Order: sequence, then structure tokens, then C-alpha cells
Amino acid sequence: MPLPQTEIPGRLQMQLAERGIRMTGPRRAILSVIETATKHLDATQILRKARTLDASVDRSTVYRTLDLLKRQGLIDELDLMHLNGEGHYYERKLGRDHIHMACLRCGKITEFVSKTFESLKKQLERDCNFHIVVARLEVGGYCSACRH
Amino acid sequence: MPLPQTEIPGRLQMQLAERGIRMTGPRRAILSVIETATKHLDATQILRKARTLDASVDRSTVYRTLDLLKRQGLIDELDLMHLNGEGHYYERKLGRDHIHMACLRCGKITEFVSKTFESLKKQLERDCNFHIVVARLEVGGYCSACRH
DNA sequence: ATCTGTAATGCGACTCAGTCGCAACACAAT
DNA sequence: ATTGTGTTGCGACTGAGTCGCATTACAGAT
Ligand SMILES: [Mn+2]
Ligand SMILES: [Mn+2]
Ligand SMILES: [Zn+2]
Ligand SMILES: [Zn+2]
Repeated sequence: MPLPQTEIPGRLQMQLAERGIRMTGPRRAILSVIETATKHLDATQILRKARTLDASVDRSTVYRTLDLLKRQGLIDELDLMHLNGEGHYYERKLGRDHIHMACLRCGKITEFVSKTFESLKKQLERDCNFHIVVARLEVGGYCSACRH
Repeated sequence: MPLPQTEIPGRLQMQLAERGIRMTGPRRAILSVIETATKHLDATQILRKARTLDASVDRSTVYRTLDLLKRQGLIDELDLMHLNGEGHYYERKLGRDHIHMACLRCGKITEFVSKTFESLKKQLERDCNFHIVVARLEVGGYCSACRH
């Protein structure tokens, strides 16, 4: 994750509260997992971790909560080049977007913040008259350790 | 598709032949479908169309051929924001990459070629010492007709 | 503190995309 | 024509994600 841990835990809960969205036990568990994640997690991993906080959490609740957070623009969904199966990965959405690079050999995920990326998005909005809600740039290739 | 139809039909078959890859009936049907497509197709659509050319084509052969073409760098795989289900879409890879914008309201897919995108990729390769094989920029938002 | 309408949950069954092992087959080189 | 190897169809399977429904729990009102 590209973010400093200066984040207040519980921030996601606050953002939902501000929008008048109900808070529940399972939701708190899931939000907490997402907030404290140190890497990109898929739905199954989120379920497993959430269950250590609230053993009753169900798989469908995880998916429903992920949908809610996506609709609210609070998380991003990633493919990470589908290096391991067909599932998706999730991460909190924070101020600046970043690019994901996945090494096709060692699987390492690298993140990168780029001013050029920001310009590109602005250019898109202007030239195509398109209002961007979410932008995902995912790259596959070979990292510095694996290139030949 | 952003490409002029100045393409020779059969080009994909040639590219595989050049690489010493065997040509078969089912493969010819699938390649022909991909080559003559006028929009992004998913595996099920490719199967259905391929069967009009060779009725025996099986679903697994479609997936195996798509994998082959991906490995050979001849097609790109897209999510198109998973607007309709969890499947993936495919298109021939041609010289210049392009960006895909999906309207979250009407579902329209817009393509855009950008010099800034090319610079961004170069910047990534340089700054991150990463060798890019495939780069996918997919954007979700509201098109000119749907923005409010 | 209790009541109450509505939103969220667990459960189980289901759909759908994609994969895999294997026996039969077909390509292309000799 | 023969042959080895790559490819195919088939069918069974996995795993991600969805859905309907009866039950539960939240939060605002009393
Ligand atoms: Mn995907
Ligand atoms: Mn395209
Ligand atoms: Zn690597
Ligand atoms: Zn639209």
C-alpha cells in the first residue's frame, strides 16, 4: 500500500456513518480488515480475517459489503493481472490514485504514483467529455529483479 | 475497435505460422472470429460465432486458444469494468495501445489513443526499471450523453 | 427503556466462468 | 503412408460471485 499509516483506524466506519449508512458487527469486522490490510486482499482472505474478529461473518456479507464500498467509492477493485486465479483484489481508495505493476515471473506487485497519470486522466475528461469515477491502470511485465 | 480495416484477414493465422504454431480447424474458426470482430467479445460470444464456422468447436478449445493468443501477445484481455457479469473481453492487439472508457450508466465503451499514455508507459519503464509486457488502462464513469 | 420499520444478515442453493485429465484425433514433417 | 506430438472434445470439476428468503439487529421515534 502506498499510504503512510497516519490513518486513524475507524475512518472507513466514520465515512459510512457520515453518509447515514447503518453500522453492524459484521460490517465493522470487514471494514477493520480492509483498513488494517498491509497488502491487497481478495474476498476469501477478507472473509477469513474478518471471521477472526466476528466468527459469524458470512461470505455473502463480505461480497455485499465490498459492493457497498465500491458504490460509495471507498475502495478500488483490482485484477492484478489475474496472476492467481480469476478473483479480484481490494484496497482502500485514498486521495491519489496509483498504478499497479505485476511481475509475470515472481508475482511481485509494485505501486507507483505518477503526475503524468493525473494529467492523462484530466486530458481524458477534457478530450472525451467523460466524467471519470474510477481509473485503473494495471501493468504486467518483468520487475527489476526478474527482467532478462 | 480503433483500427482501420486495412488489415488482411488471416493475419493472425500468419503470425502463429511464423512462430511455428500448428494450425487446426477450430483454431482457424476462432482466429477468424477475433479478426473480424467489430466489438469486444467475451469467450461465450467467441464460441457461439466460431461454431457457425466449425460446429464442433468446444468451449475449452476457445479458452485454450485465448490463452495461447495471450501468451503470444496477440490479443488483450479486458474487464470493461465488469459491467455485465464477471467475464472477460478480448480484442486483437495492434501497434498502438488504447484506453477503454466504460459508461456506468449506458454501458457504452469508448476507446482513446493518447500520446500521454505512451509517455506514461515509458516513464514507468524508466523510473521503476520495469519491463512492460501489457498495460491496461480502464476507466469507469459517465459518457458525454450520460453525465449530469 | 421499549417499540418498530427497515436494512442487513446467514444460510443454502444456484449460476457462470474458467480449468483439467484423459482418451481420441489430426496436423505436419519425414 | 507413417509417426510423434500437439490439439481436441468431452465431461467432470473448481471457485467466484449471486440470489431469495426467513430471521435478526440496528437506530430513530416514542
Ligand atoms: Mn477481472
Ligand atoms: Mn478496444
Ligand atoms: Zn519479478
Ligand atoms: Zn453513457
